[in-house]
Amino acid sequence: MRDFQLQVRPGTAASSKGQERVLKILKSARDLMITSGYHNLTLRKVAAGAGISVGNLSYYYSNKQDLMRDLFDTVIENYLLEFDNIRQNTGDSVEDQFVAIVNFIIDDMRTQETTNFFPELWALSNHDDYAAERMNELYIKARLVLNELIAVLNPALNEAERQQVSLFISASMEGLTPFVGYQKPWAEQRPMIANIAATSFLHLALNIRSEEINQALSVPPSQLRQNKTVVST
Amino acid sequence: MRDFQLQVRPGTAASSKGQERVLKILKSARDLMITSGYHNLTLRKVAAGAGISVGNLSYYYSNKQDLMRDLFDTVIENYLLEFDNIRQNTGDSVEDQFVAIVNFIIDDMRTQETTNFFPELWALSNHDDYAAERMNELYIKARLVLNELIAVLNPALNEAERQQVSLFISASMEGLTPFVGYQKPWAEQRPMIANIAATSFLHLALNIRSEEINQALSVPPSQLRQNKTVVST
DNA sequence: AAAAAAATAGGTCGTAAGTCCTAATTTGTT
DNA sequence: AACAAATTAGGACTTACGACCTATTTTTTT
Repeated sequence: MRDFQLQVRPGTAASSKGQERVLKILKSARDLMITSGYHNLTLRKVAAGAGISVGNLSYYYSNKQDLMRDLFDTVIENYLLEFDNIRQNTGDSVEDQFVAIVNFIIDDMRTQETTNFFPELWALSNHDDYAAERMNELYIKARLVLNELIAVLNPALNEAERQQVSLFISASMEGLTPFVGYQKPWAEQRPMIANIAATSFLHLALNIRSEEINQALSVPPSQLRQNKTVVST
Repeated sequence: MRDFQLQVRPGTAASSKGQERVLKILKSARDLMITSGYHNLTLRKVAAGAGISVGNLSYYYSNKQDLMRDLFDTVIENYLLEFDNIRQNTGDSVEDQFVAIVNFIIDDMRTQETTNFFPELWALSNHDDYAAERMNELYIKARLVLNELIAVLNPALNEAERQQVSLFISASMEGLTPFVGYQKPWAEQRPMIANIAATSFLHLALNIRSEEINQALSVPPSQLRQNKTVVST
């Protein structure tokens, strides 16, 4: 399994030994989240995975919520570092940079941690405000780089429209995860899907017009819902 | 909260009273899944929500796995019924039908059950084979209708290419859920996002060429990953 | 009405969870 | 070496879980 760069939260552990422990704890928690899901993540399993006792674990994290929040912070921080790497290492033309980012994000879905961790985060964000906040932060920053590129590719759009296009592109890519990710039914088609995505998103970024964003194309959705059977709550 | 049409699995409950019970049990389980997430769903809470005792619950579902499987079957079956409704109620032209489906799916994200249930299913599918199978079935059927429309919109594509385009469009729409769904940060932008999606997907379906699917646009992803810091496992 | 089947509540059992406490050990500092 | 701070293991405590059992009540069938 590929690893990320775990960062010790300042103040948690004093000595270098303590910092190593925190690293092992976070790694154990992350692995459990990825391999078994949040509903199977217990402090006892985290401690066992880190090779320490439950009592010792509670010395570093006084309760489960603290541990989970640190885990979110750490994992998300790591992905933000990756995004910074992208911005500096992409090709010359703006189109190339745009395509490179799309390819990077979709290619990253081949890993088990991306495939498994983010759906846990999405589900958790529906019931945990802290997870929702950190997730929001993550994607805001992820969209920033798209936003800047779209500003160059399509100067006719205003800032709000740009952000909507960025949101659509970013969210669309995330949606591919449960389908072309690690050991998913369509995993082998990931390269072709990436090509479709790059082609489609680049055309969208270059050619979308304000009117197309602000005016419905046709057929209002309400027309579809006429004969649905709905039971009272 | 909007309700779906719950269907009693044959053989589970004999009498009509028993069928009503099963309905209440499934509704309680679904509500818990939506409001609190799978990690908070316990048989005791399900029983309490259904207004029965735990002992009585175990009369209908001898273990938790049985209940969860029936829940997946029921929820997914309900969504398949919705898709059947769409196919019959869309407008005249193929373009209109296509846009109507996109609008319907994105509009459906405004509901709490769609916003919250599906991320739970995505996360669960990474650790539960049964959930993965049923989820796969669901999306296969959801893509069928897209597939048929694309066949008309773009006759130059072969079947495999069509399916890849359908997969991309379907997965992209799903990805919008954690961002423009119920009480999400961008929920108010859902109509504009739906417009962008409809415009982008329709253009994709109409104009994508085989070469664009099978040949990378540019910049291989490996080029981006050169100076990443990776820690051993 | 009697018998059979279905449904129900209540309780028990073993296990596992998060949290907390304390004594012992290790590490770092003077 | 002596002392203080940091770290650690082990266990206890309460609560909750899924699973199971049994006696009782309700419903259906004969």
